[in-house]
Amino acid sequence: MRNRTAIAPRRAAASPKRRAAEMLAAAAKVFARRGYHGASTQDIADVLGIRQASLYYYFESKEAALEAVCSDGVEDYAVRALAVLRGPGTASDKVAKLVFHHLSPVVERQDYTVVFHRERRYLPKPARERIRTLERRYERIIQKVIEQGVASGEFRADLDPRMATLALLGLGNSATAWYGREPGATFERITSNYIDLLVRAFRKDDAPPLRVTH
Amino acid sequence: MRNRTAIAPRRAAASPKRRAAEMLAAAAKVFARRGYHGASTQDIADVLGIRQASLYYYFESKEAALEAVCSDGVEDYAVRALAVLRGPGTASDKVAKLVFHHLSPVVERQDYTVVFHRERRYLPKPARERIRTLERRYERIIQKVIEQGVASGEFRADLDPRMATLALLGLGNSATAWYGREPGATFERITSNYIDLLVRAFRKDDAPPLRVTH
DNA sequence: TTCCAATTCTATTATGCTATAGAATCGGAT
DNA sequence: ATCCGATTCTATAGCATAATAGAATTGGAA
Repeated sequence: MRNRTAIAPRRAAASPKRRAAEMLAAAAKVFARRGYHGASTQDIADVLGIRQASLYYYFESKEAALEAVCSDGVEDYAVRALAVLRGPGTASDKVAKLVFHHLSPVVERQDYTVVFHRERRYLPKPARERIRTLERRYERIIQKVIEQGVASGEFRADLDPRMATLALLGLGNSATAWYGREPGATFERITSNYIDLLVRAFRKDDAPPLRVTH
Repeated sequence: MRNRTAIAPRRAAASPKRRAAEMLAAAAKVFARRGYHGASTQDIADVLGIRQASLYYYFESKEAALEAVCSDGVEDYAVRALAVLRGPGTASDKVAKLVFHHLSPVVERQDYTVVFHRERRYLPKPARERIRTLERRYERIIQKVIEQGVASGEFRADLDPRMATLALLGLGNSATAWYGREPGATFERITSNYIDLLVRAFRKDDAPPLRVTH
């Protein structure tokens, strides 16, 4: 087909993707700071140093940009959680890993995760449901880890797996909210404390002393 | 002062306050559903069945309405927490009471608490700081309960009081977010599970079995 | 150089929103 | 019956915003 002129004569073939990612990062940043409705497309353009209308070359609409940011904010979670579920280790180890992987993105990808948490609800139904599907998958994997811990006798028999899942997520998400604002709250301190807290709460009363690797 | 004509010749002297409360409730409802920036004053007026401009008889601005809702959303927390701190009971009992009182408002006053949590950050600095003061007071009381538990030997000596406080708040706030959306999550189930979880995580390893009154 | 597609720009439309000004209404007290 | 203050209304100013149309520009390939 005559060279590849019709296929990809674009820029350096890497630039376009990087540029699109910059757009997304700018949108994430602005949405995180001002909220979806409080953010104007002008604000996003300002971050990039381009004109407001130029954004529409990359996004069909402001709403589409929000969905893109939110998708980026969740998509990797389920993948990594699944690796933990299927990987080696005790249930406590797995909980530790889950917490670690839940909090990790907060450091470099705070904008995306914050936007996902706070703003996804403003998406129109179809988009919201697409996001919700990814979310549910993630939750189910976490719950399975906990259920396995209960089944194996490592966790208390009376532990409510659904509540435990929500607790794990809730703790993680609250950390997302104040990470960077709470002085002295380093990633390590938060992570180790939350792991410790959850594992203590989940394990049997007569379990041997804690020794969780992470 | 001639009777009290100049002081309060208003309606039935109870109606005006009730009406103002209705305004606030309407604002809270709309802000909770659509977010501060996503909500229009028209939306609020629609809930009340009045004209958009009529709202300005009660609020100086949309922003003032937000501050009023947020204040209403926090103000009682510190008061009740202080009563718990000063009241009787073990540290575990007090944690249980704190969780209970933190979650209680979610049932009837969900709109206010949700708005407080999600939208307070859009307040202008002075107002945000007014709210933040109430908030800090509340946090400090909780932390004090935990510190007393550690000091008395009831809680682990290596429990990080600040992290424990944030965990308690984080758990509570996450419940706020999904209460009403998570099927089967009744107030009782959430409360008892969270209390159980936190107390297990806080207590000494060799402590006697749980028996928390609430 | 010339061309072409990718990218950004200018200009504009149409809409929605907060807030103000001042008129109308309502019900209780005189 | 009249008055008065509290409440709600009509009308509108003034601004910000999302999105579209089409022109200009850019840099690499032919």
